[in-house]
Amino acid sequence: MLTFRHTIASESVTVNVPEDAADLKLFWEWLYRARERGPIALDTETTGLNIYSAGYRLRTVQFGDAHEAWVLLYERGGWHAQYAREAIQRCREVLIHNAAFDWLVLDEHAGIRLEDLAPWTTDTRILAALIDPRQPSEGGVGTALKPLSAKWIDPAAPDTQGGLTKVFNSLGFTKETGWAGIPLTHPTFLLYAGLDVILTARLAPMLRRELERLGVRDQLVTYEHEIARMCAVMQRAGLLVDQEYAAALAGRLAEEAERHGAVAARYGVASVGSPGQVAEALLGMGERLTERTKGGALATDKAVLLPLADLDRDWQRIGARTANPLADAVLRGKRASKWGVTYAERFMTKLSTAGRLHAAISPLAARTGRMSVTDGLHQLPSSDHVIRRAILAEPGHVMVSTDFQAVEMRVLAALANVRRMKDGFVNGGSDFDIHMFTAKLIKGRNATPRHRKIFKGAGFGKVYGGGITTIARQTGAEESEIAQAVAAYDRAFPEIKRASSRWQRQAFQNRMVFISATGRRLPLDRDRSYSVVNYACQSAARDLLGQAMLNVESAGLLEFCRLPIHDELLASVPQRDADEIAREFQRCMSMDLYGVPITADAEIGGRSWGSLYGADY
DNA sequence: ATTCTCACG
DNA sequence: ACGTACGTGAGAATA
Repeated sequence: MLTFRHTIASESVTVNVPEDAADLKLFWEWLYRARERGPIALDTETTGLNIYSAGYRLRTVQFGDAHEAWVLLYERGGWHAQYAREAIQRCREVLIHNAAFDWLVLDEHAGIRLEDLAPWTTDTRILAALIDPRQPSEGGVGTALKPLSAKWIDPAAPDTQGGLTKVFNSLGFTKETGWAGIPLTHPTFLLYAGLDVILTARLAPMLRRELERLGVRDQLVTYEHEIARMCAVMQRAGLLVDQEYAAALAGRLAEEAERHGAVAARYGVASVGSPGQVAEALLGMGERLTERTKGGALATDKAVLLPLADLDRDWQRIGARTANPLADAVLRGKRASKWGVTYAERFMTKLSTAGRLHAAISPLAARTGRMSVTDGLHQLPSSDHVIRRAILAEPGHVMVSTDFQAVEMRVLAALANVRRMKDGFVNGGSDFDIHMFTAKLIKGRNATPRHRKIFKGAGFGKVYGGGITTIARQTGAEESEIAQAVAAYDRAFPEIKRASSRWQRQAFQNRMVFISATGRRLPLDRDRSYSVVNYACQSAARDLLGQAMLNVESAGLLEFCRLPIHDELLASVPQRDADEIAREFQRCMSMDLYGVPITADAEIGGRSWGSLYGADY
């Protein structure tokens, strides 16, 4: 047995590493005693983050309580792996920090189905996110184990991740290669592996107590664990990539980027990605640049360059001036390189051995509770189908996308109890258009599509908390016109302003934390408390999607789900049943929120995701 | 590490 | 007193 000692919160803790059969028997005896006393903390160390890559290995499995950890050398196989697997199956309640990762590792590499482990899991990261969802950059502690341990357990709690990176470097590895390369029995590696479970075991009761003190409902905690499990199921399924197509696309975009880069070079811009170079060259050509970035530099973003290239927001020629060839080359070169590198190439390099992309779905990423997804899958261009064309439904399947209809406006109407808006949604029928409804309410029967656009801008302005200037910039209308529209909007829907004041007041009385409709804690920034309207709407919409996912699972459709996208569920469904399944998705995503109907629309595509955006396959 | 830019809902 | 567009992930350049 290898044994390490450490001090946490001035208590001595022990990390045991069984080496032979006798040691493993001691572990087994500990496990049976420990699981009588309470939940067992569980963790894994692996060769990296890309669970589905070739050569991926599960290195250790750790078990622990507040005082003792056992690190099982899973990589050695045989009895070590056998004991680890059996032990996990014997645990009833387990504590994991960021459970989705370990669920998926154990599911893929230890034969333990995540469906079997998830129901017994408490994820300390979920608990932490429900106490304070802010990332460190927003003034929160974040949800990483180290800062949480420092806050709740011991300010001197070891930085096991950061500490290991240093060890990796001293051994000639990088942060990335160290996990696979470090010798299995390296003392620091084993010590830190053990300390992680001890910290998790200590964190759980502290966070539970805090949730209770804050009055966060158990129901919300349970709900979040269900959502996390369903997101993990989707991550495990992954998305099928059309490799031949993606490779050709990456090549084509790289060539395009190079072509435009060569044009830019003729005007003295060596790299189109350098805002400084672009600004200098444009000034040298006699262009006037007036917009500034947040940092005070001259802005050369798309909004600035499009007019210089005589292009509108859809990249169509305006005919108002001679197009500046540099601005045109920079725009096209940057787009080609972003699309090529961030999307097409990433699809190729992130592939699993089975040719699938397993983007990590983080169910509680944003401070509003919104989910986020890695590998750019939430940000694929929607203006063009070429990128999404690379993502395929399963063989014999078609893509089905079901999205909520104007969900944030409906949520606003429901939460702020906006009378005329609610009436519209209730009586409007299936093809109800809230923005045209508003335009008609204010402009009368001769409201035009242009009016619709203005009031759509005003509506989003309300949901986002925008001002006249920003709404004008976004819609492209005159400020005076927007000012009138916003004033008319406020008269038509006076409840919104009142709700905003009420919600801000409630937050002020609760130490700047607004409690959402589902009991979620939404901390506000003191100097922008107006954003409470957006937070309330965004987080309620997120919880509607969560409820929709639960409905989808109850209907037996979770296996078809591939990706949640804020107000949309993307699915791969058997072609022959597509109509029926699409109707089911619509039903699962339709519900009532305080008397406002939340409705959904399913679209059946072809084999590729791009088919829902105009591609013919 | 931070800034800027760009992709999405 | 007044007014503020919200939330993300990712890559390249820059410091």
